[in-house]
Amino acid sequence: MADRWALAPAEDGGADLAPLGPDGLPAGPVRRERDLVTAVRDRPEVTRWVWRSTAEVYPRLLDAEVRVERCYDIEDAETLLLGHEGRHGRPHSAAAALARLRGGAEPPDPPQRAAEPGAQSPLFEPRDSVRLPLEDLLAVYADQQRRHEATAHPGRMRLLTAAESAGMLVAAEMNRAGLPWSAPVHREVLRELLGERYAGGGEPRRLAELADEVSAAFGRRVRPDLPADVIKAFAQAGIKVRSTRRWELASVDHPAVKPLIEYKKLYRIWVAHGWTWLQDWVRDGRFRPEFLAGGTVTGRWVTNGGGALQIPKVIRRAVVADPGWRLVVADADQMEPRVLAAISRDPGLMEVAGRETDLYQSVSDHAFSGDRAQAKIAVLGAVYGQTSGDGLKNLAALRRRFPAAVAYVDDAARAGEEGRLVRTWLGRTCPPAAGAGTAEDAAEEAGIPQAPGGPGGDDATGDPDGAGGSGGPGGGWLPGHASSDARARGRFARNFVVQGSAADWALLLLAALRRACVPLAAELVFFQHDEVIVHCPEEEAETVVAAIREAAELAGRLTFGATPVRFPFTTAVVECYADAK
DNA sequence: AGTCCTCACCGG
DNA sequence: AACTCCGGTGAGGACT
Repeated sequence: MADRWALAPAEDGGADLAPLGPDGLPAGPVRRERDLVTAVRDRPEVTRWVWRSTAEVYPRLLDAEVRVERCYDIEDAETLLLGHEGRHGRPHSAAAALARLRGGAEPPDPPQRAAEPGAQSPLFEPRDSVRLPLEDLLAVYADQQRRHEATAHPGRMRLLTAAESAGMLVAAEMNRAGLPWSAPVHREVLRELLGERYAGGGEPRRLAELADEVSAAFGRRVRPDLPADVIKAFAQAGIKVRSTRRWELASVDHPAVKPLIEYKKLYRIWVAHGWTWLQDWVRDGRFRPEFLAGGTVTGRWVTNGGGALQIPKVIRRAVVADPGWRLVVADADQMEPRVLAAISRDPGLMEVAGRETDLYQSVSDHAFSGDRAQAKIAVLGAVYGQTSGDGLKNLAALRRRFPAAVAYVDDAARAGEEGRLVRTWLGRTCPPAAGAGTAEDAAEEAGIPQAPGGPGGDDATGDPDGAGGSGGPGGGWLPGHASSDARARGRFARNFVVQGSAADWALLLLAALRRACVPLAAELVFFQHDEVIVHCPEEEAETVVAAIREAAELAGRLTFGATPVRFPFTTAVVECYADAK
């Protein structure tokens, strides 16, 4: 029996609770319990907990090693529902939702605090300002159930809010687990790459040497970490460079280029993943970043602190399983074109995405006479909105062979340019102003009135008729053409439908994999867009590999319904992350 | 002293 | 082959 309860923490560590009926309405009186953790632990039959904020409740439960099967995060659902309704900018707190429901003044959302190294339970809001009595939460929840029904695809929207709530449970559990990290191996890697450190926190030996080589090549002292200095030095040598980006420097013929590029690569590792990082972010053999489910408008996760989604390849040697344990590293194969096949229902693309073999190779066999690299560039160019180069040239071939797929992203781009709402497969909605400049700039350009910061105005629906306010300094607006901002929004929207729908699917994958791990000692420790790492005892590794494959197929069916598209993974069972692929 | 911006890199 | 989509990070520097 599906058993749903609502829960609201009280100030004294207790909680108010109420059972919910199948309709989501209270099926019994509200009861007060003295201890929140005990109240949850003593109700293992509850399959879904409805609460205001996972970040508020779940860390306390995890502290006591109490896990829950599912939850429904009211404030997260509010964000998704507001977006679907075209009201992105409105405050998403339960208190604000209640105010909209009852006609009061909407309190603005509290600012989010940045993560700090070593913080065990980050992202706490000032509680007294955001908490609501359980009765009020139940009113908001009931209203949200009605609003799900009013969406374009209620079943998908219910799936989306459920999946995103599941993602928040996964994120909280991953934050608790941490990524196994060997500080000695990390130090060894740094020593190999950078040489020894000098006292006082200055550049390590290797960087100092490279900086000297750069200066010697220019015949004067040059600071390689200052782009302006480098550009000036090249100018004095008679070479004009517009920037000091690596790809631009790579084509310059000058003896300073080689040490400069090497310097930039190592400098990056030093400042972003060097000794300071190690000291700040690794404790007791674990790197503990803070994963935030749904941190971007596309639904991709972000991490707060430690740059967990940008771990350089060379540093992955420091990710080492515990003794007797393994890392199962799983990477979705060609996720974006497979998702495009599923959402566009292009017959040709579905056919090639219905095989588990290399999709880019299949596409090239169909449309590019066997040149896989060309096929990949063309597909990614179509998804990213490439405006020049080979991708554009090959787009024509792609369009001939997969017309519905290309039309799908073209339609999204047009909608984005025109300021219309664009949605992922499950209903996550792209803000009409996303993709260029600030939200205010873009909304102003599109003639969309901004929701006031405080209480008041009730009408923030898009009304993109006039081009009011285009005289701003942002510029680029040309009569009769889409402005460069509008084109940027078009590219954003084009990418959004694919990347966002992929994020929809990935959430359901995580939820399914999490459930599969419940009877195991295995724990999810890392997730990055299309890649997941499970840390498990060696003897569980093959079970986990199979669970990932099953979860991927289940997620495909749940997200996209009946579809021939397959979602294969490349998996590796390793002791060290760097040994995967 | 604190805030905001740019640059350039990392990952997908 | 070219630099198109996303976001996080830190340093430097301009500004209040």
